[in-house]
Amino acid sequence: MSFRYAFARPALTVDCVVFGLGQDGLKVLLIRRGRAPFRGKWALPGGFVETDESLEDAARRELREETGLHRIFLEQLYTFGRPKRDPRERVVTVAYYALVNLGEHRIRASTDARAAAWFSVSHLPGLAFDHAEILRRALARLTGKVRCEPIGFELLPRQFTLSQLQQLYEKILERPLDKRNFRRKILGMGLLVPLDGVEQDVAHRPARLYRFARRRYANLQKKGFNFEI
Amino acid sequence: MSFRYAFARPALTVDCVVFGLGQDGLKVLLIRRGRAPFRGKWALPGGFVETDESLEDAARRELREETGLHRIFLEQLYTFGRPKRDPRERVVTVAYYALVNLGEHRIRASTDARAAAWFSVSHLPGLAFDHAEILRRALARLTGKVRCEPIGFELLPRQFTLSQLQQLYEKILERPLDKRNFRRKILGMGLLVPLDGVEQDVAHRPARLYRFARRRYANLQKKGFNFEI
DNA sequence: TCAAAAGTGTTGAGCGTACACCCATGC
DNA sequence: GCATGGGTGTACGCTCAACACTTTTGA
Repeated sequence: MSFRYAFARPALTVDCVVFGLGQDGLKVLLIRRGRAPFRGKWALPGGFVETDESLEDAARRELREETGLHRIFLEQLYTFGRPKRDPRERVVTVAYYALVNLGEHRIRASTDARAAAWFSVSHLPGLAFDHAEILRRALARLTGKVRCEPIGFELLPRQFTLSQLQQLYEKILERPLDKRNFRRKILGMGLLVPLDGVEQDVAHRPARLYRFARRRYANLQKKGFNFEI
Repeated sequence: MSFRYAFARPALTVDCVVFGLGQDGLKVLLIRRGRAPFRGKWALPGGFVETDESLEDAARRELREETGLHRIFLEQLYTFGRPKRDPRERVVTVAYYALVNLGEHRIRASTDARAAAWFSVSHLPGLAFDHAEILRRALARLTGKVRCEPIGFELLPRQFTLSQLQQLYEKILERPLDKRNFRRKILGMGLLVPLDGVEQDVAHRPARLYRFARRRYANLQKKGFNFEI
């Protein structure tokens, strides 16, 4: 290696695909751009990587600055570097995806008055840059990953009912699941801890609340256990 | 977004983890560094991304320049950007992994006389930079991916016997497989085409040759088929 | 008492796994 | 004829999928 390319470096950004789960299915958090190019268009939250921060730190910082979100599940997705993906000049972006629980995390529009809003993944507006492609890949990763890793819990409140969990999987996998089989399977893994409380303020029999046994999963995982829906 | 960071851009490189399958298990292609830092240490083949090439093009170009390999399976792995991963200055690297068939691809040492050599993944020398970490992640991806996608075929010659295929899986998964069950399962998928030829020059009954039905797999995949060993 | 969702078992089919012997070939 | 790997079938257990009714609560 040499540093002969020191003066032709691509710019480096991070972008985040933030998923949340609403009543009517999976949602994505977008930001309306305040400047050219693509001024007024919706885009993924993101921005430039600073010199002394890791890529993940950059993603978390941008998320916090632009949406107020912090302390959430975040994982690297893919790096996009097609030469003309930014019309101005060469920009390579490291994309991350994040999962949040809509109830427990409030979105705060960023300081410079750009709007932030949730969109159903099935009714998306036109997006800036190649963000539609990034989003497609994030969605594919999410639907692939929920089948074999218990990341779906990140989209639910800390305490949840089995029906909520089942609906989550039904929305992400886009197919109905059998209630009895689902409960048997998920409880059989021994990764849900039943709590004392039950649902409140519902006009029917209230359901038992559970939480995900995060640490127990970490231990099982080391021993080669694998989660499968 | 703004371009206020235009003068503090990290350098951007690509690195490739090239896997091959030898008699004694899985191997990785390494290059001995000719310059500081880490001069004389073994490292992954790679180098700087040029202004007008995509990331994958950069990876393929570097592989060709440094090892002579071309037209091989290559897929993006992960992007590594810890601030101090290069002792000189900030360098972010987009890692790729590649699969080659040792018999059909000869390695050619690069023009500037750096050595290139295959190492068993179980007996690796100390590596430059964070390349050991990159390699660990590539190995994890490979072992995870062969279970559910037919990428193992990339490590075999175009024509192969069922025993070769079974041995491949046994080496990658590091566990023995039952011959009859393996054959039943793999043939049952209908993705192997039996050829007319048989093995040559063996001191026992020669085995039938097969090839992987790449296009048939692509079609099945669209319909939601999934490959599982 | 009605509506609405919670909670609960059984059965059959298909799949994965375990297991042992004869076959074709080169030397 | 012997050594070497190639090639083949069956039986059992387990997991998955299909399926309907009773219970609890609030209104």
